[in-house]
Amino acid sequence: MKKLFLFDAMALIYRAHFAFAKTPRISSKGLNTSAVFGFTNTILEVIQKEKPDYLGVAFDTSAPTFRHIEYTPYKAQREKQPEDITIAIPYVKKLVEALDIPILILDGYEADDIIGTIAKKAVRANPEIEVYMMTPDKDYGQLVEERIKMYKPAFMGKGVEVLGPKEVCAKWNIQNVDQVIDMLGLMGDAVDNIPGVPGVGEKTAQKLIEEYGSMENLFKNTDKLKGKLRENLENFQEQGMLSRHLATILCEVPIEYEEERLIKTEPNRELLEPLLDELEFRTLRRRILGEEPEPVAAKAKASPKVAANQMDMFGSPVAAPADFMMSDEAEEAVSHFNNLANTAHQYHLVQGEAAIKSLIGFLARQTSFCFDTETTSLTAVEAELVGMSFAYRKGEAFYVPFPADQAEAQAQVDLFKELFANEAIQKVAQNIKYDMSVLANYGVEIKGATYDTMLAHYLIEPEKRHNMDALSMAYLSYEPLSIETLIGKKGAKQGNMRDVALEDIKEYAAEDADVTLQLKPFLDEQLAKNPKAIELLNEVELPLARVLSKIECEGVNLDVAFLQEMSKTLETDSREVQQKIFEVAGQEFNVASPKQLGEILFEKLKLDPKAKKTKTGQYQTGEEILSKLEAEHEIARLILDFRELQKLKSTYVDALPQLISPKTGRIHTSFMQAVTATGRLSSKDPNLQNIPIRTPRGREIRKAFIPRDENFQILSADYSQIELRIMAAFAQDEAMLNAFNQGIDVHKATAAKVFKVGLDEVTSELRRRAKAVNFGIIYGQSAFGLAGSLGISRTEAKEIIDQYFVEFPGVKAFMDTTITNARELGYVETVLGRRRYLRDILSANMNERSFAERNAINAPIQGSAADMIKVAMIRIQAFIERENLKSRMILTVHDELVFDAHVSEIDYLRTHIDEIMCQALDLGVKIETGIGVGMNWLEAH
DNA sequence: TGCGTCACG
DNA sequence: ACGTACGTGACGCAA
Repeated sequence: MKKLFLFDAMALIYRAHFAFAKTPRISSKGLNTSAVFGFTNTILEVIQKEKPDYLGVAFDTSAPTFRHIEYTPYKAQREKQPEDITIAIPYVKKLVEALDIPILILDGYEADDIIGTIAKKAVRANPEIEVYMMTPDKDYGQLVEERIKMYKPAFMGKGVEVLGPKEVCAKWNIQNVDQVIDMLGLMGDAVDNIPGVPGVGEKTAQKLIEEYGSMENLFKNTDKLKGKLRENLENFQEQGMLSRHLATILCEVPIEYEEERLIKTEPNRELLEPLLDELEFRTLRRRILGEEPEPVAAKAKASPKVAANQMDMFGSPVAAPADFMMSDEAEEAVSHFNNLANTAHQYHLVQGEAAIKSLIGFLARQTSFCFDTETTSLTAVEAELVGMSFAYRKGEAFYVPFPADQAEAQAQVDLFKELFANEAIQKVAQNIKYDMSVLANYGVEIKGATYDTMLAHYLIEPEKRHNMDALSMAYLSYEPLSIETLIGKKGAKQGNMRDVALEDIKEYAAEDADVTLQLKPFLDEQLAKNPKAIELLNEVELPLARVLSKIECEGVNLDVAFLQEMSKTLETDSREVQQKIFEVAGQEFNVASPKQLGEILFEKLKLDPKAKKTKTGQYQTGEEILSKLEAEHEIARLILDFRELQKLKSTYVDALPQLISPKTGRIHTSFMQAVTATGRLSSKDPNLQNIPIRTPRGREIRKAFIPRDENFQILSADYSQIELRIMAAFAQDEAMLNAFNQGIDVHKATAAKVFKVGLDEVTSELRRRAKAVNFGIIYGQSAFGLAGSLGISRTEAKEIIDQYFVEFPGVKAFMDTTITNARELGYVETVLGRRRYLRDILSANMNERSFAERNAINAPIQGSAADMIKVAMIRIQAFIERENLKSRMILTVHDELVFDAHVSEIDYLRTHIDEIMCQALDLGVKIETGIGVGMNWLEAH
């Protein structure tokens, strides 16, 4: 069998464009090359993997098709083509030409019509040919037959998918592929503005087609149906038939099938090379042409991908990389590519005390340098220094290896102490918190100004990725040497940094410092676009990184014996519960398997005939579902108990002691400073921000968080209703501000107003409801959601919300103006100017838009609370250091700070922590805290 | 690796 | 007709 691959260019371009939405590839000239890059990659991967014999790429044209002519609204509501795509198309065409692949295009027809026609003609003309249609578009399912298949390229972590008739039928739950168009006709297609039949979605369409086989037969038998569905099917017959017509791919397009033309050939190098250069696809260029893209001698050595006698993917011999020595002249010549990280570079190895001292002397004369540490572990507390790299200007960097003997290493680190303590020099790094922690273990403190490319980018685009490789690709269009080439992929087989050859680690480490330093000007340029961002970086995030490093290194003391005892109890209890479950179920099974559990509950015990299934076809067995079943069958309660016991045991009781550092005997979480979309911190390895407190059994775990010794106690300080206070301040809502400023219980006050009763008449139930409403408001909740969370009817919920807005008109106005502003600006921001971009705020898709609107309300509130506690943390840490206290800040949990407090300092701490927290940001609303002290974290609450 | 579930603010 | 409250991280299962 020969293989013919037909590509739907536009569909693949769109897909590539959005796949790179998070980290678009931008060339040095500001060209967004994501779409071209993704498209090229797809083509090349297919060529490499599938070895096609014939190739063709189909494009749409701007000319109207029969679909536009017969149905004016066709694709009319479609959002304007993103500009990046418009620009990308000519490049894609040039690229396809350079690869010498025929372009299939015809005015008046869309790519799918062309591909359909060619595919059908090809299999008829040649019994030895198999056609693969490269497209992510589901509509192609209708064309599939024995030798015509859909080939969905790999996407978002999913592998490639090849769909033949069997697969297509299974996907749509139909008997044969002709029914695809019936399905499409009934469902319509929002993307193309094909209406379908109102009230019929995928599920209904599936049922109808399964029952009646085709649209014609369905419309003949509408009398067998009833209600609104029947009405719609009868009234919208014509619209349904038209929709099917529009969704039908034409296979009779006037285009010839010229097999010889489609035969795969070699790419045209004269066209390809300049094009790849212009697009700055260095890695791709190497893959296609098998040459070194840039004259970097060292990199060629480090990269095993290119060998002198290697064959490239097109089967051509690869030229050996030319020996290269970068002269000053050559450096001058390439300097106009001033954003290219991998142009001329000089990476020096620095060894021996004399050389190191001379390097330090040199760095000490700079106003700023960039550095990076190479270590034996990703866990800072455990990490031993393997080496350090330093860059001071573009293209030049130094690598200093450190001895494995820790006493010798310590002596060498000591040489750098003064340099890092020099307040006149700015220290630049990527994720500087990690380097601070590593150095702190060697007694080195970083003083003076710092800069962190990760944190800078977090403030520019909080929702994108901030690792150095991603930044380098995005801003420098350069793919740095990967750590994996040095030590292998993560996992058991991962090698050790110590085992890497000196020359390799030098190239890698020095490049990291070099690239990081090169990123800075690009990030600064972006930062300058938000007037508050620079201050936010310098006054909040960078000082906070230092504070977080201290907190992490400090660690938390854990009562291991207590947890071990608890583990035993949990083990016994959970066995008991499991046994009961087996008895009640009448058989043994894996209770922890949602799949098996679902089958027991809903098939064997038939607990709920309308049991909901997840998108993967399994029964839902979540907490909400099981709670509802509690009244029906005792198994529900047992399973919930079992789950709680398992969760507590596996996630906390057994896991936490494992994470105690052998070096310090304490647990050291990592606070992630550039993860959340709103500005909050997150905590991992372990996550100490989700230690149980809501259930009696769960909160016991907090008893294991104890002070370091008998002279200390745990002190916990948390903001009271901080998000609600912030909303009151933003909204300047008089009623709510009054409640806070007069120190009235705000949920009680809300209940009194919304339910129109006196303050003294507020029952606990009314207060509970009011609290739920207050929370819901912060999240932009709907009547449906409130009804769900309170277990009341949607009508009741709506009345409550309406009344809420009558009583708190400022809140309503705040929500409305926030959304209006977000629509205009495309982002919302916190009190300190931390932005969140809301790309979907104008989306035509209601779900997407609603989601963006809820984010618009929530992000400034949640984010401003984060701003506030961050400022408080910085000031409290400064206070502790200024006063030389023995007490230490050890945790932060969104609105709470936890301290290991020396008993002699507790009263003093209490006063100052309260004052600093309350005064961190002045928003014009009274801020209150709650502070508690105890022998463990639970008692401190 | 993705999914379902569940811990927190 | 659909989905329906924001923000996280970790674990076990199943593929």
